[in-house]
Amino acid sequence: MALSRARVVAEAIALADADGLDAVSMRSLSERLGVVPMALYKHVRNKDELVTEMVDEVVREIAPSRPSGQWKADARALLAAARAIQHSHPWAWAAIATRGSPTPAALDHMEAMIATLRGGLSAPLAHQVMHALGSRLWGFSQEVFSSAPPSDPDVAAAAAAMLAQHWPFVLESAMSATHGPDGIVGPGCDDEAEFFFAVDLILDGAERLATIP
Amino acid sequence: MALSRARVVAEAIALADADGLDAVSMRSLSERLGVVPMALYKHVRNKDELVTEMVDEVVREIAPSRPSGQWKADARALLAAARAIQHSHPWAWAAIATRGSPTPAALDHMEAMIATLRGGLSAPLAHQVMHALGSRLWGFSQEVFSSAPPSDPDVAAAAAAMLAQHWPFVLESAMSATHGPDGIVGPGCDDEAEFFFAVDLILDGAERLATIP
DNA sequence: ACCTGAACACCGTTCAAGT
DNA sequence: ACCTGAACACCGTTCAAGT
Repeated sequence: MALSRARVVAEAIALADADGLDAVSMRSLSERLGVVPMALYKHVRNKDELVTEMVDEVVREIAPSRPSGQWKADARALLAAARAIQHSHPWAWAAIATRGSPTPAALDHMEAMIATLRGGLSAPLAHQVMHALGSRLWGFSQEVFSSAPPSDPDVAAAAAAMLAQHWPFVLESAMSATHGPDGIVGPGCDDEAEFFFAVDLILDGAERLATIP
Repeated sequence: MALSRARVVAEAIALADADGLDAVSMRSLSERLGVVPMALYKHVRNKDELVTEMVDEVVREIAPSRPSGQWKADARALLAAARAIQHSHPWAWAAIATRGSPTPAALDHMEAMIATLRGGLSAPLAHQVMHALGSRLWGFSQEVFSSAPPSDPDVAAAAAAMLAQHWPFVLESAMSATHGPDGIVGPGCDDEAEFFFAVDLILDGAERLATIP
């Protein structure tokens, strides 16, 4: 099969899905395609453009569900759809975060979200909500320090002891249960609950501001 | 002056401040220090550890102001202090975002924030708020696609025409004024207003949840 | 103990050449 | 028009050697 821009980008996404974004080099990608590195440059200007194409392709996968007419429910559904791509392409957030300006597919997604918000909010308020959503618009919440607990129980115990001595509130917080709308969900971190907890704070807050006379 | 871990890290921060994080390579840094690249490895295990040390040093600069006893005001002040480091070290957010687990200074900052939130919130609610703040805890709001308007007026006009045709809501939103608590702040994006708009949405929302019986 | 020099296994990208 | 080969200017990091 002849090389094409689409095939280069698709293979790059497959490689990133399998081995991470760092594994995508012009050299490793060309090898996967059975071609010499320089052959890629006929279909892509440089590596930066390749990553931008990868992002565009992945963002295009965000599938908006049929609007219900309820702006808050529709906004929530759109964010849930964005969240799905982060599960199938865990490298995507890092690639998105390093893009300068939005790709066409990204503009489509932004357009869909703003249009939805405008169902209940003024233009300036919708603008603010877009900023407040931040990375959550793309389905990830930028956890910064992941704080995934160590899998080794001995290491975890040592870490807990360290926290207890110097950072008691951090320890308490790490141990504290996750609160969902239906009550206590469980101990530790529930990504899904935390994502929508923040989303609801923002959307509910915006709704309240919108209805203030 | 003899090389030391502190001097290596300080010089790396100075280099990143001047030329960006990408300009910090073991080779360029060693050249600035008038030493051969391998000399750095006596003071730092590898580049990853160097960047972690840079982050720790910068996060340590976050200066908490004297607590007022009002948890919301104190939380806001702590976030404002975190925001200041992003202005003096614009590369910091990218370095922070790629660290796996929190550095000691990061734990100190988290401890201070959780302690402040616990002045008015339950442990599980404080936990959720910490997640909801996300990158804002470190003073940046992860704007993802920066959408800084092109400085060239011709390019800006062409971009606006493009938006008008395919993404009218995005255009409207880009043009819409920023809403502060005191009314319209001005057209375009006001980073400061947007940062605290989101923060207030989160803190006010949490306060409301805390006082529900 | 601390710094050096040469080398290794990688990068992205250029240029001139092949077919 | 599309792919190749060799080269350039970079990386982070190892190893053995110097002082």
